[in-house]
Amino acid sequence: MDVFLETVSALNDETRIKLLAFLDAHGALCVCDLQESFGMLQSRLSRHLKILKEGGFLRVDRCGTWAYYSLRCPLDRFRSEALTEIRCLGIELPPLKKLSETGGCKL
Amino acid sequence: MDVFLETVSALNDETRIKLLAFLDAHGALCVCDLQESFGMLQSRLSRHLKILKEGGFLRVDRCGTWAYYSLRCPLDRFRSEALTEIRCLGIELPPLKKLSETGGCKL
DNA sequence: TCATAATATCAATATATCTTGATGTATTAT
DNA sequence: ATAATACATCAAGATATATTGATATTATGA
Repeated sequence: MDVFLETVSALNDETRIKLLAFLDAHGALCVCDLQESFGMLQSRLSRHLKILKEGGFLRVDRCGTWAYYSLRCPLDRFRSEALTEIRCLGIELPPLKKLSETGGCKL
Repeated sequence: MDVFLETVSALNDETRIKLLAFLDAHGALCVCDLQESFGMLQSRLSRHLKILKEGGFLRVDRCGTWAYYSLRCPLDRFRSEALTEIRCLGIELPPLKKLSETGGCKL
């Protein structure tokens, strides 16, 4: 029950839905890229990413000071179906601004 | 986006998950049956049932003063997958106490 | 009509979640 | 070592959601 609720509540926020859609569209990104792209405080993004990770949606690859977040793969049926729904929403996403491109970590 | 969030937030509560599991197990029930079975205030159940209905999970059949709530059928893929998850949780549910059996409405 | 029953809604409070700004930690560059 | 960068965490205030108790609405039955 708790695991399911954790998964569901991870979906229960507009910012997190947009983050999922964004990472689905652009692959692995680090927090500073998301910060640039979304124009949100880093602490805010960090918190939401943590919730999405604990909800089973994201993985993190650390490389030095960088933390690259991406969709966990494969997603189980429920999470995968959630992602399908999100894709169908046609959410307007901000343009990608990749800070880490210049001098960032080579995964 | 809003529709999806409404669906997700309908799932984002332990009481509502139990209600879904209970109605899945027992079919159409009226509020007073649920009240007896769950031992919760009627206003509380009524509110949760409304949220589940607005979230696209339940239908209501009115018959006189009775309101029979049951799972909407068919459920779309996401909601259906959510229900599958809930079934797999093996939630402990209260025993069914059917008040409406004696003198209740004949659907 | 009047009383009762089933359900829905509302206002107030309690509880949980989100956002912000500040601080902490670890890593890299000088 | 020192400074700067990337990220995580925390405390406080803001916002949203849940619960309760009271009241409203509608239908049935005497």
